[in-house]
Amino acid sequence: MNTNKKTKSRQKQEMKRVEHEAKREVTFSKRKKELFNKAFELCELCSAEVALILFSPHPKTFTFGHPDANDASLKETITLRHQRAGKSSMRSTGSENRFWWDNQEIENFNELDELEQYVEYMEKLRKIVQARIDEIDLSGNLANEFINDRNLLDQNNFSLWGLK
Amino acid sequence: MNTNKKTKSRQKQEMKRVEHEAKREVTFSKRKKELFNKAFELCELCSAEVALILFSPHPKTFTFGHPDANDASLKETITLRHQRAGKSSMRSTGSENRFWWDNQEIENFNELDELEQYVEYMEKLRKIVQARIDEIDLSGNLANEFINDRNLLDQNNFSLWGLK
DNA sequence: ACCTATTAATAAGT
DNA sequence: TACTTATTAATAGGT
Repeated sequence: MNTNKKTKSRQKQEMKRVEHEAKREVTFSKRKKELFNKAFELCELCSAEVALILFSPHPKTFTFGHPDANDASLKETITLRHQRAGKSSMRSTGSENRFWWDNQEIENFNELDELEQYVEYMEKLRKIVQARIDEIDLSGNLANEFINDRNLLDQNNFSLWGLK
Repeated sequence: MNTNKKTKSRQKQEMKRVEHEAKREVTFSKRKKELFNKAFELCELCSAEVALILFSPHPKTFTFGHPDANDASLKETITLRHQRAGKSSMRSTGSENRFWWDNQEIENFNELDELEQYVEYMEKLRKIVQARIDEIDLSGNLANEFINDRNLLDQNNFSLWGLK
């Protein structure tokens, strides 16, 4: 008897590790794409900023995304990587290059450029947050918080706190 | 004429900033929840690891999530925060506390504990990646990569590269 | 916080 | 890897 159904279609899935390797990799690929897409949409709809760092054990992958916003120095680094490696991707949202998502996969972790880029970026983030902590510790009050935040942003040329 | 419809239901939405403030905050809240949920599912289904750092400018929020996995020191820190602040959330996946997601919102960025936790975590990540770069630089080859990775993991007591 | 009509995501098949 | 589709999942707007 022919059921007229072309595919078995989506099945409800138990929330546990997909043991079949090929299946798991397809799931990873599809869901990774949608996760980045969701993050992108959240940023666009709500003016939020998301940093998304993703590690997949098998096959080894390393992916990283962050809205570029108005950080000139970061933009420069990305452009450099783009020209050099020819693998990065720019994602434009209309007329501006406001967002950048890197979905590149690194085989065997010997893409030093990628790892160095990551280290550089994380160190940058860390310093900004640490500077913020020091500000609060030193001042002991939050009266001038907005002004301090603006100075911090100007110093770092980095819009992270949504105060730009 | 009565259409019998109880709600107007979901509308197709243009992918741009939601200007109405209350609406935008509802959207942010709903989508943030689902974004973390998607990240969680990706980790569960594919044994991946995701670090998700989210900044929302208005109202100012800072959220951060990472699968806890087997990192004892991180687990300890989280537990400490949990007891001290009484605001953090543990998310259990069945019988184990394998995952931790923090959806806490920080008003005015004066929650030093949170920021310090974040700095500490980022520094840890950064060091691991830097160590990996040094390994590759020094050895100049990848023949012993797996062994090197294992040593690196043991040294850092941290499962990031999915080799545990 | 809940409801539900509708859109969006996706597992399986090709 | 990319396309298709039946089905499940997410969600915008309302209550």
